[in-house]
Amino acid sequence: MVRVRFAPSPTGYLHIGSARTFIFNWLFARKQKGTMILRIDDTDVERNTQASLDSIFDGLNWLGLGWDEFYRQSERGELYAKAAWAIFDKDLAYRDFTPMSAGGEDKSGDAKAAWLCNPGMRELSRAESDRRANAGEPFVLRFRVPREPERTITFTDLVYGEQSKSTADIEDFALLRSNGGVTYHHASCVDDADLRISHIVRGQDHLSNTFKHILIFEALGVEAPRFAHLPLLTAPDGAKLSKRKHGPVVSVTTYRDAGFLPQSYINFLCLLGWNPKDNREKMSIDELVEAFTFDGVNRANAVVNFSEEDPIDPKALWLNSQHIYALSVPELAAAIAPVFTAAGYQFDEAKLLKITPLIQERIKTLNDAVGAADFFFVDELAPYDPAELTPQKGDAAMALRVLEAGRTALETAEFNHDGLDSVLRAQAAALGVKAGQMFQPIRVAVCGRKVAPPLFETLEVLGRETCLKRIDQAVLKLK
RNA sequence: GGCGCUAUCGUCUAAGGGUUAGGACGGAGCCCUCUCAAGGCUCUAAUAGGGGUUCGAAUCCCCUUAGCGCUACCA
Repeated sequence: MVRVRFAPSPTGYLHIGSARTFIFNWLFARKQKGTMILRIDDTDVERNTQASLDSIFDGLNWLGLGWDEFYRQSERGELYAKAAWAIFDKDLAYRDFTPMSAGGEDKSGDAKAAWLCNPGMRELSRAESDRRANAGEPFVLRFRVPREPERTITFTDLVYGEQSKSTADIEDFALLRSNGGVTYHHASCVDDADLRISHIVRGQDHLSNTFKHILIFEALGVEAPRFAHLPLLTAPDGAKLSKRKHGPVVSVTTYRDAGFLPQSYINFLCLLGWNPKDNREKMSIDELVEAFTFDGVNRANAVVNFSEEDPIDPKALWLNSQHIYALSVPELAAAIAPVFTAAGYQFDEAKLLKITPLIQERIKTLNDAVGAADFFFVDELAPYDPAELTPQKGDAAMALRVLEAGRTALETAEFNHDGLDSVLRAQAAALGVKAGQMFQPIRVAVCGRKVAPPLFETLEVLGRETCLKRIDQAVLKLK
């Protein structure tokens, strides 16, 4: 039975790299008909914030994938302490009474022995250790990494393949802190064991930590889960993404607020470091579940291609437009309705359903809908330059003739595609102008700009009355 | 510094001994066309460097370089 977990620590907003880790876990769980667990790793009481927890749920809820089980480490404290002392009782851990300030600084570098463990502490007799602890001396509980003889720890990562590291290169890491708190490594492993996690799918930043984790699982007397590490997401300069340095691009909610469809953002994140091997790009959630394997995961870090001018990766934008195009009209209408409402426009569903297909292939984000369709909603068009009314290779006089003839024609025309098409083309012929020269002044008159959806459908949705009124206003502008 | 991981177009990636090194985004151009899109076609651009192994390396091995990660009583 496959059981995977996503274990964020609430010390910041939901990072897009974390979101991707969640997604890969979820995809694997669904593909394997397994269980997806959300576990909040909040063992660092100093750095946890409620705002951060809220932001994680915010982001996860927007993605909309969900999870099957939920846990919080802060509620499972006894478990970790119990497990830690069990390890101590097996003599696989020892008390380190070194004061917190000492040792830490120049451990890096020269003296390797000093880096592996604090002098004297590893060898402390049990009796001496107990005596000092009973005397109230603070200590951290350290794992006794087996070193005489040294051992090579190995495992097969589902993404990175065979991995090995000598215990001579693993320092005696902490399990319990001097304040009684538990460390990440320990809590994480105890929980993974307790929750019977079958596969740990996480960022590659934990690849080297895995050797420590395997040691802990061993000490716990359980079989270690399988591991799959994911390449990291970086900024264009190769640096890891950070809010302070790169701003809102690192937060999932930024994409939600920019008008992304969650399924397209999920699709985009999946393509960063994974691919289905068959050149598919735009994929639905179901297709992703069906296609997902760890074999398709790449090993090199992936760059999120944003810049200061454009905080959105162009490929994400393109994918979003593809997903928007894949939506049915009612689906898209439902998605853009809140955008229009937020812009302060009044409308009914019937009207929205008529407008939606006109802008569907013209918007890359949901937010683009306002700019693409605003003229359908306003009573009065925003002021525009009358020069815009002048058609290609024509002049203001031609614009005037076209508008007046067009107005007359529209008074009696049938307001549907075919009716408008034939009537306006006939007018163009009668005036001796090209169809485009006929359409453009009318388009500008009714839309207030040159770039707009196809003319006949636009006129139809606007209705005869509005069209005639706006043409009259355009004629006035020209005179 | 030590240990580990990685290295194909600007970006995301395919090709896991034999290909004109493929696709996508972006950019450029053409077609289509009532504008804008969408769509179609074409072009642009890559195997970090050096050694091996082999009849033959993007692919396997070694070295160099570069980047990233870990090296906390953070996660």
